[in-house]
Amino acid sequence: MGHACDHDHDTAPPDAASVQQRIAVADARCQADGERLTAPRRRVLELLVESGEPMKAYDLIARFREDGQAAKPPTVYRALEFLERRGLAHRIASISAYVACAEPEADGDPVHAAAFLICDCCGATQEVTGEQAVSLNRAAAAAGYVIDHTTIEAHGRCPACRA
Amino acid sequence: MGHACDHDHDTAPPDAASVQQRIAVADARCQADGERLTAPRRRVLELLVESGEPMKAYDLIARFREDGQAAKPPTVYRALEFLERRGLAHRIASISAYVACAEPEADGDPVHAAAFLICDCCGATQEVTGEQAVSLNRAAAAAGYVIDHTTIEAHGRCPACRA
DNA sequence: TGCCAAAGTGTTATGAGATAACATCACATA
DNA sequence: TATGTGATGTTATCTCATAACACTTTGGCA
Ligand SMILES: [Zn+2]
Ligand SMILES: [Zn+2]
Ligand SMILES: [Zn+2]
Ligand SMILES: [Zn+2]
Repeated sequence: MGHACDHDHDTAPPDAASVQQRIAVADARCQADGERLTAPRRRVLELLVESGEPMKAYDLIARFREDGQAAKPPTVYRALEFLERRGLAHRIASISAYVACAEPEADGDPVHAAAFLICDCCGATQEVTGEQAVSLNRAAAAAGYVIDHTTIEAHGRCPACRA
Repeated sequence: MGHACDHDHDTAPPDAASVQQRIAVADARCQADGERLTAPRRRVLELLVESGEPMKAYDLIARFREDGQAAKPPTVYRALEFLERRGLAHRIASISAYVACAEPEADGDPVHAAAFLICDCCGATQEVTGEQAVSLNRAAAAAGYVIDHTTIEAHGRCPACRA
């Protein structure tokens, strides 16, 4: 995503080979679970992995157009929903963006709780998971981030709706 | 906010007196900090406190209309931005809603990290703060919530942008 | 093989959430 | 009372997301 600032941001996007490697792993995992990584789903995942940072839904749509494989909003949103359901991508609600999961191979429930360190200046975003997500401040400090504001949103069922 | 389910939800909204009490405290705090709790800001805070649950921005706008004091989106969004800046309300990005802070009197930085337990069935939302926000799962269990999915979004500055 | 149900996609249209830009107003202070 | 700052009103528009329905693909099964 865009940079609001002017200093250096040398983020090396992953090379094509490792992108395809990640796609292959995702594909294998889907097949193993009886799911299909169809063309639009694969393409969205590719774009997310290639970018290496959060992308807006409509930026993804624009990329499809550039590829000559035009896609309308529902196509991309459905692909994103699928990827999120499979634990291959995350929605970052506070910035209305989507990002490839940094640790899709984590075992157990594929849909893990995820925490993100988001730079409000340049948009650099880093996923932290597992134990780190719990002690977020420590993780932030270790990553060199200075945290201004954290949003924690736990979704589930209240006592009345548990039944 | 709306209920998607049909079972009982006996949430008692706060009585008018305690609402006004909260407004008075907020007003005092603003004045002490050299800020002004102007009419639209006060009205939005009143509506949020009265409701006791998260509200959508356009529901707030509709309420203004019902009052005869029509307000357009920018007015309400600006009021919300102010209230959030002052630690009097929170934005819950994952459901695009806004809620009065449950603990605006917490000392120290008025803009505290906040965690929310959100029922995806009935919308019941409960704020947990401080130590509880850290050990969210424990807090959720104590509140009787079963958590499906948690979003943690820490915003700040990355190492490159810290300067 | 041919049929069927289920899952996925394409397309159109529209709803919901949020902000840009600029004019005007209120208020503190000098 | 002049002046500058912050807040509000207003119009228009932008971004984000989904409903609804037709069509297609896929894989199981007679
Ligand atoms: Zn992840
Ligand atoms: Zn940065
Ligand atoms: Zn709060
Ligand atoms: Zn509930």
